[in-house]
Amino acid sequence: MNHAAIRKRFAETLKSQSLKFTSQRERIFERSFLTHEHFTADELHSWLKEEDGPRVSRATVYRTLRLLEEGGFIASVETGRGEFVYEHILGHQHHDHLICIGCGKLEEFRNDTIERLQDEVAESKGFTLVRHSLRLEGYCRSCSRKRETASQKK
Amino acid sequence: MNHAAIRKRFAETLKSQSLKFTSQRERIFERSFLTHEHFTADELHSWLKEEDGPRVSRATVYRTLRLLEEGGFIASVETGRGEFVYEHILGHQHHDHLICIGCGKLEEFRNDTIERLQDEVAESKGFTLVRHSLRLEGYCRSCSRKRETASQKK
DNA sequence: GTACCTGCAAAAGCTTTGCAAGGTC
DNA sequence: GACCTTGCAAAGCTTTTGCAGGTAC
Repeated sequence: MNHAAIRKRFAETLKSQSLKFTSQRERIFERSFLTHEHFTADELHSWLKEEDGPRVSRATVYRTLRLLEEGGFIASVETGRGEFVYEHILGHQHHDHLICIGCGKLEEFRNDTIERLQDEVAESKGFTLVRHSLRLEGYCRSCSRKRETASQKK
Repeated sequence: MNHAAIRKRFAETLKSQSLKFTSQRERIFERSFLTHEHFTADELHSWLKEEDGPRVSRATVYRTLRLLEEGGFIASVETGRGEFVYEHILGHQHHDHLICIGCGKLEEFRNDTIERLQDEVAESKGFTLVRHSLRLEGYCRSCSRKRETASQKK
């Protein structure tokens, strides 16, 4: 799905719920799909603040991100530090995450065998799967190295 | 590993870091291993408050849970609402969860192939894996049935 | 004109921290 | 007795909410 189609779908989603297509919602929507990185609500808010356009409050950012998430346009992932990062998903293939406990870095991966096995597990338990989240947490290469150095110093 | 062995390991872990085996730490440790459910820091604090024993403040609960987590005695998982739940892990086999969105039912499962593939993925990305969490969310058999019935009524 | 929206600031909810008093080894 | 711990209360953070004025349709 290309951007125009996604945007159209966003407009339709709003309409179908009698919600309005405001300039704030437009800016938040566009900015979410502009970045290919994961971002926090606060980061998105800062970006909008720096860039030109109608003012958007932090509250509206939170409200709109929730809207976008409910509509299946973006997904949220917990970082493990009590905050959420978002990523747009519409028009993108599903993937899972590797999260670095040291620096918070997030890496994506996809493994079709794991995906298939998840479906099998769900089916064997009688579950109709709606979504899943697989988070692998550990230390990335550079944080692993730092930790080794640190423990040697002791 | 039985409880006595785990407890001994806790005492040793403290000693090795020049930390003290206080009655508060003992209560928090014991209570964590007494329950077989997931619990939040605040829940644990309430339990200790109701039960007999030396007073334990909320701050100490948080501080000790962190200690236990760092020592690999318990694990934390984010609930998805900005709070953490804990579970003891030492002496227990790792498992993953199927969660029913309809009724909240939680089922455990274990799939060795998925486990192995996760290790391979982490290694290929240079990550040193510490833990992982795989949550499969959907509708359990009886909730699936209810939903079908409901949609037919429309 | 009527809902729906927004910004603001305050509130909420969970977790952390500074500090003085108290306990452990 | 030295140093680690604790409880308390306050602070920190991210996210949510009440409200009065503003805006899309």
